[in-house]
Amino acid sequence: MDIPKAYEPHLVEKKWYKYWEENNYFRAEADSSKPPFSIVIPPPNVTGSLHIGHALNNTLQDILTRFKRMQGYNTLWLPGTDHAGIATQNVVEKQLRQQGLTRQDLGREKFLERVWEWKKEYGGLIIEQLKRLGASCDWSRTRFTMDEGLSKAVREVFVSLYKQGFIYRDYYIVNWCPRCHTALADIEVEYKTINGHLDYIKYEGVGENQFVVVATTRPETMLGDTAVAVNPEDIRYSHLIGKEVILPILHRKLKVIGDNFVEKEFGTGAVKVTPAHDPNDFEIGKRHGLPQINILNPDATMNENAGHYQGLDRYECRKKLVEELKSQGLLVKREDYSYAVGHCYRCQTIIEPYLSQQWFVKMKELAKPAIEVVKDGKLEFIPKNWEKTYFEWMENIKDWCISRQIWWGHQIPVWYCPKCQATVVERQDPTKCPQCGNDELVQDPDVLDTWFSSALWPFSTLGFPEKTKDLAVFYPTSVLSTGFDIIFFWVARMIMMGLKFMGDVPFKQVYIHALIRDAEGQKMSKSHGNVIDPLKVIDKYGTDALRFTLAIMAVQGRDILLAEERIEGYRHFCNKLWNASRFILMNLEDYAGSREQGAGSREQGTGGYSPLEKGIRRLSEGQDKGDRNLSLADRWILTRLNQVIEEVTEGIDSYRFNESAQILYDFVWHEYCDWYLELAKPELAGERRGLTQDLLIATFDSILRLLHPFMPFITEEIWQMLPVFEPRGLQRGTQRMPQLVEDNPADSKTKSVMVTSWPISNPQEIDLESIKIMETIQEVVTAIRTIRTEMRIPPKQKIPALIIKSEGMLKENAGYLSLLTNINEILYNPKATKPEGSATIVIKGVEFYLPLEGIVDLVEEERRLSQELSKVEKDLKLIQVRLANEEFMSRAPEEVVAKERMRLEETIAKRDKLLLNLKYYFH
RNA sequence: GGGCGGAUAGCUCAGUGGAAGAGCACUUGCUUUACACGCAAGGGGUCGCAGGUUCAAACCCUGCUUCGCCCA
Repeated sequence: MDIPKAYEPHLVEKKWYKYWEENNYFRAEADSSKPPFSIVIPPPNVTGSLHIGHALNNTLQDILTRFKRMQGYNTLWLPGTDHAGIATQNVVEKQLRQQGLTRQDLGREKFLERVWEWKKEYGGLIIEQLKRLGASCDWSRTRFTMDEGLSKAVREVFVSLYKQGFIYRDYYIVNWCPRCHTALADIEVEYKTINGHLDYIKYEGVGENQFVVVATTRPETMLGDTAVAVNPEDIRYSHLIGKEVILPILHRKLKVIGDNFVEKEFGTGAVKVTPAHDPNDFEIGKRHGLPQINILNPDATMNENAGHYQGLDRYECRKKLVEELKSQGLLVKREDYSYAVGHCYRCQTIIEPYLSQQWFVKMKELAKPAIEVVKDGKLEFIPKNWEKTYFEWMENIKDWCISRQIWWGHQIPVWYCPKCQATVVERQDPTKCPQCGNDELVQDPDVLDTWFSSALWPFSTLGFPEKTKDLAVFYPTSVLSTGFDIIFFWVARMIMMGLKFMGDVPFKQVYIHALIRDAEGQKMSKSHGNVIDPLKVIDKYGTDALRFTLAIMAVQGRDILLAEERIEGYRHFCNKLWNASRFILMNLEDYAGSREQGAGSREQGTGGYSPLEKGIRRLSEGQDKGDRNLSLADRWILTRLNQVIEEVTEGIDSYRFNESAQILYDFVWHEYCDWYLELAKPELAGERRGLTQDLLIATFDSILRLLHPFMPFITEEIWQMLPVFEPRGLQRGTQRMPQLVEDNPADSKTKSVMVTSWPISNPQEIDLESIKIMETIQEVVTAIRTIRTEMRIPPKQKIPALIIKSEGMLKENAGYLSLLTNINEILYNPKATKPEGSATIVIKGVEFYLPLEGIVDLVEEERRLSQELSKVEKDLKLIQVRLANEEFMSRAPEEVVAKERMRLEETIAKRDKLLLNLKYYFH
């Protein structure tokens, strides 16, 4: 048989992905008797390319999806992309700029055509990248937030919210990005501390020399000042309230007002009030009826209200203005000062608080039921501690600014009548004014925040506002998997919208996964140059190695610090698995149940099967358990496999992906390969060859199924090479979850591991005794190997004999000992005396002698035994102290006490035997 | 200022009250016909510090130190 010695992912990944797609294995059917399991993908930006965070989140979703699919659910993983208003517009504008054009040159309509062209050409990139990751999405249901259907959902929701009074338009201080030329929602602003200055500026008094000094970090905004405020309880200033001061440079008269908002401790205790350029001042201005003077253009240059500073950039103006103040002696002092400044989350430009007219959604009332469903447990966050963060935000929720002054997005469905000033909001585009009949209505030029359409994603993608079958079957979805950074942006809003428009939660569980950082704990970013590009990693190590790494590191409630070496480590695991299969396949050349003969028997969607049920011919032909002629190793590996099935299933069910992956890693490598395959070697050379082949296939088949959700490609590649069985006389899929079984005989010809059944544990195959015996064997073998190493006995050199001072310990399995330690003969003699020049092992109260006269170094042997003795004596002391403690004896649970007693006995026996051996030799 | 999380082997991390674990790195042997992306054997830890609860604490409680993140 010609199988390469190392697993080569690039040879297999594309092949199998194509195969799965062609066979429609990803597709979910709306009419199915199977219970549904559905996930909607967090839609990546259409401009995006796969980063490591996507890789993590989508790996986890795919694990869940493949797992549930194998368990027999009608599984839908719905994919799609987000139109990402600002980001996409930026990309296309950049493209235009290279041609020396601006979007204004093209005009709105032509520009939007360009964006659609761009989307057509490049928008599918991230979808293709998800395919390389192995994502088993139902691509036939791919959605885009600007699709006709989804746009209809947006329209329906907007109009409906408007008519119910949840949407209003108002002048408000918004976060303005002077580079993107648009308003941003509060949470779209990132605050960063910068080192700047605090300037103290003197405002001369009108008339009687009563000046005030105010402190500010943004001196240029003084050009828009319309008052000076002090705290009315501040005795330093209270007498000035109602008096007037003179604004420097512009020489405007400003009233001094009293307002509790002013902090006495900040600066001088007197503050300038700029209602058009600061949210707090805006509130103060409203309370006192102050005028609002806008001093900025949308690009953050100074406008005509800025006097002779008109036309300057905001920071240029700041510089010049400070100089002017200084020269006039009005700059009292300038302090270094660090403070938090908002930046645009899209382009990192410093945002400017800016007074403008915007659309808002009233949130308080929408938030209430969304808080309730989490409190009632109808919707669950995993891990649970995120619920606290969620409540914190939801209980202090502010109205949501949903209008954006860009072109790419859902244009706000509001029309104005220029004649009678009427506002028209309807589900259908209006043709004339319902009030005055004017047929030249103007649509609001703004578009909606991208998150507005994302908020509808779980139901808009399934057909809302139509009442589709998909919606009936797959809503609410089962789980949403996402990062904590978008709980507010997205998760909370989906919950509110889902409850409002579907009357039900959008998902029953929210799994919040970790954030990936680099090995030093730094956030990965292009500017730091510390990003791990998942596609490069896939090229280098294979998709499965990446997926397994991400899964095994996906611990709940902790960031992932990822170093490339980890991925390399798990590539080794892929290779280990590959070589295990290579070994098995190389030993199956004479195997009767070849793939061709057996291919018709693979079961599908039967809702679980257990390894032995998977027709092991010689085991299932009417023989009962006792007659099967299973070896200890066979019984042991079946026991362990059944335990592993249980644990892995439980792990995925509770989103402890790391545990499931770790259990599989340890089992496959350190039990299956290290011990079971080694023990199978002699069996394959002997009479039990056929039976052993059966067991190897049955157990390995289960291992492949268990690993499939984590490592879909390699498991498929190997599974396709593995022969299959005819399960005779067994009823399939009847033990567990019968409601999950869709027994369609026509479907029973399974051609891929991804549509086989998920293994179920069979308690009858669990034989704890076999584990105990195996453990003893492992202990003895390790001890003998240790002596070999310490005595420098070459591995090839046979040790003549092992004398066991016992009647029957491990007697039936003595063959294992000689095989694994290269010993000629195993002798049992309960009355044996220690032969001259031998090494001693004491395990479970039994002495083992290795006669090594002439080989064993007596000095070394004494050192070894003494060392072990001191360790045992130390242990013994601890146990004795514990057992002598009356409180321990009376208060500790019985099992614990019994366990200690057993340990005591064992330890004493061991100590005595070690002592005897030392005395015998070295007194 | 408020909230949350981390501190366990050289590194990256598991470990929810009863004898300190894994991977990588390190040391020493091995061309053992599945695998050197391997096999075998080893060395290495006052579980951040100080108290407390408990028969028993890496784990629960309090305070501190320190590093992150989020919000204002």
